[in-house]
Amino acid sequence: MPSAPQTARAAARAELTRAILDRAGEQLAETGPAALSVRAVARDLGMASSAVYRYFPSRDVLLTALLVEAYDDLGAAVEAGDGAARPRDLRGRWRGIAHALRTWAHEHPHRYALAYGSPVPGYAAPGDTVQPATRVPFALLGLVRDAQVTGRTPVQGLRVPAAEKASVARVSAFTTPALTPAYTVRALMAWQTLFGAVSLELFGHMAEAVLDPAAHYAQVVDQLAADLGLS
Amino acid sequence: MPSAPQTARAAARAELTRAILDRAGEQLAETGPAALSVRAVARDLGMASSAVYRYFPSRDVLLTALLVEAYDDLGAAVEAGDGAARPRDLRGRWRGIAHALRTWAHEHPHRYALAYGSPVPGYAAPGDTVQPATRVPFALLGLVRDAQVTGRTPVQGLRVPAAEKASVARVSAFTTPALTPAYTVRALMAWQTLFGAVSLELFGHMAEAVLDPAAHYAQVVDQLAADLGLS
DNA sequence: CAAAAACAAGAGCACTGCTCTCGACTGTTG
DNA sequence: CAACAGTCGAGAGCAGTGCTCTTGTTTTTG
Repeated sequence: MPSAPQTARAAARAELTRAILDRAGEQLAETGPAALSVRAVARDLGMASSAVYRYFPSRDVLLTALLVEAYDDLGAAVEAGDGAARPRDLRGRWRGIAHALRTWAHEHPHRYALAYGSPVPGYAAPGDTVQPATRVPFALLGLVRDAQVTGRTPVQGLRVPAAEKASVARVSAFTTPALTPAYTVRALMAWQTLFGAVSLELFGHMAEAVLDPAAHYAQVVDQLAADLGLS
Repeated sequence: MPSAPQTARAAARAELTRAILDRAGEQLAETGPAALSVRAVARDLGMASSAVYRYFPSRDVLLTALLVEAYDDLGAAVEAGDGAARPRDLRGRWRGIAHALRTWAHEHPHRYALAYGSPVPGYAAPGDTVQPATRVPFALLGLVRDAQVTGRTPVQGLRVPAAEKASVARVSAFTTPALTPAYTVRALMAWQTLFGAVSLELFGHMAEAVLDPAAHYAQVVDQLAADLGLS
């Protein structure tokens, strides 16, 4: 167990680490990932830029820390959306998940872009980002699993060839009991559609097409619920 | 009509403009949009960086030119994929469109990211990018229109409320004859799913989940064809 | 042929990520 | 208690960026 002075020192370090993260997060929210500047963060905190490098060895590491926080924050929001409906109300839970995703994306567009937009050049997401990134898909898969165990089936399931079954086997095995191939494919498609709808809208590709994005998203969400057999 | 010297001068200018675009395109393919450097392009072309600014007034304008080229190139690829199948073979055309999209994205990941990834910080796509960006959705809508005129219907069409009909009316009216609300929503969903599937895979969000991305994409494409009533 | 416009080059400004060195301070240990 | 090792903050500095301004040259135009 560390002695008291050491703890005080560690606490001060944690405090400053937190302050750097907070200020970097604000800057991220204001101007986006690529414009995040270590020097600007240092300026705002009244310290030399070189001092920041004692806490984050590079800009990419700082960005990664923000990325992990974003994944966790979004994951928590989606899980809350899932939990807002009664467990048996599958469509309600689905709507909760889907609309939590879109709402969070609109509230934190730059963090969403950081997490799901094009990867920053030359930046490869390190391993510690994988786990927090799985929270959203996990919530979705848990819901589909519940639909499956209550005996529902997705509409017009296409025959899933053996090769594809094997390809998505890891996803199927994420839940207990495992998902059927048909449900696994439908769940992946639903996730792709949600992500596509949110991203296209957020990145401005739907502005010319859809007048009321929220209403359209609701329609898509409900149609996906029907396709998943949740209604 | 311009005189001969003027034409020669204009031709030289067009040539150099083209050379800058080509070199910038290579750099884009190598290191991605955010790493594109006007100075590096100038170096490679053996000219001063300030000279490049006579041809492109800012880095963003240069990036926009590359963006327009990317949209056009992808649009042409998708239209070729559409035209590869017999006009009456709706599912073949659908597969051609969908796989042309994914193939192009994998051949030009950075250009795809430039077009459909998170917008570069502080960069708003100007109006001249809108028209070329519409080629892909147009190809898709044309196909759905053909499906509609041959009397097919999407599976399990959800009731489309009047508000949503109005919201997507602009999309419906893109084709002649106009799309029904049910088909319009299904077409938008198909586009969102395709885009989501390609982006998630390309940006590395599926690596942990799907072993054979090409096979999975093919499965998704065929399921979407079924949902659209193309089979 | 002279005026005007277009052009390429260079210097320079303000900014970035990052490294290195320096002195000051803290906590541990002999 | 004193010496030592480790941490910390600050500053200078390097190499790079987008972009502007000036200077001199070339080309086109009236």
